[in-house]
Amino acid sequence: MKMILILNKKVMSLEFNRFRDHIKTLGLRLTPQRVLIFEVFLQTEGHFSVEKLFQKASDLDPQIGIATVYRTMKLLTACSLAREFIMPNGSILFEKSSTQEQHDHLVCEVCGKIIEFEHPKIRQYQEEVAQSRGFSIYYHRLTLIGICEDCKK
Amino acid sequence: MKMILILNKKVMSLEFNRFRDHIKTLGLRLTPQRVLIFEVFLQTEGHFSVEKLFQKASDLDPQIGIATVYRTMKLLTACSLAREFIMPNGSILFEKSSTQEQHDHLVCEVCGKIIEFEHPKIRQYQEEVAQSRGFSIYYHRLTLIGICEDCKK
DNA sequence: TTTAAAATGAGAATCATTTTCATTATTATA
DNA sequence: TATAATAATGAAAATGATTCTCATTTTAAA
Repeated sequence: MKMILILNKKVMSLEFNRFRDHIKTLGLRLTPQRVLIFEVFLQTEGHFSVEKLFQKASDLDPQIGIATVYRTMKLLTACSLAREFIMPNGSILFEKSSTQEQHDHLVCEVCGKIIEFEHPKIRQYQEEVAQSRGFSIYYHRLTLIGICEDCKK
Repeated sequence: MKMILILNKKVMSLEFNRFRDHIKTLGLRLTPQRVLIFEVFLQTEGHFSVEKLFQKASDLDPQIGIATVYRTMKLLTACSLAREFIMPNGSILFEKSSTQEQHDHLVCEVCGKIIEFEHPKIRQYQEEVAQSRGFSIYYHRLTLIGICEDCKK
């Protein structure tokens, strides 16, 4: 692993700063493996499994271990760069958590398509419900499972 | 297992009819084990694991196998008598799905308390979102994860 | 440098769930 | 009823995703 990678402009991003800061704050180390996995993560669109990231990372560094991918995804999740998404069948995917923008998911049970949506009113009512029960919400999970337009045909 | 049990008034319920009809519709058989697990399920309140049901069923029939509990919970879920609930940590609990009444959950991350709620407006907006994307919703999952009143103190 | 701490990869362990399979029970049929 | 066909069972093995262990290597600090 060449450390030159982390000097790459694309990588010296807000995301990278957040990742590095998180690691440093915990007194941990920014290793070539972590940087590699971070890059692969950042270059992956949509919703993806640890296995998928592991495959992509393996292409760049065949030495990498899947345990390190799991460990790094924990770090990325902890600093809110990644979000976990639980599929209806229970399998876990990750997605990039673009800074502030929160969103929920529509999942097609037939083709597996995942559509993101955002609805301020739903968010607002969730807060109301929580408050009325004395709860403070840390986060929420909302997934609508059904069938998409294409699969209806 | 005495078959007399299924003649018990408490058991000859709407729920039991639904369970039996579902099994018959699939061309399957109503066995003493299935009836026992059904009864244990019906007598269990709140949110519970397969392991918990297995323990209770084992008290009544030490011969029962946990695989049969899993298989029966699949049947109960398929005919909508049971609902799966995924805890924030990923573990799966079941709850009785009281006929029509749908609800969502507030989960306290500190003490594990689970509070059910229902909000028609949220339901309505979910439908709107789905329709606007051409989706038809089969079901949804909404969980608000946070901290409850007691644990805040 | 030398030392201490952290990270790694490989593989073992875990753990809930599913599958397999030989046996038993149930239902349908003659 | 007897018989055949089918389904269900329990035990144990298999599975598969994730976590843990640990010997070794890497990194940072003194």
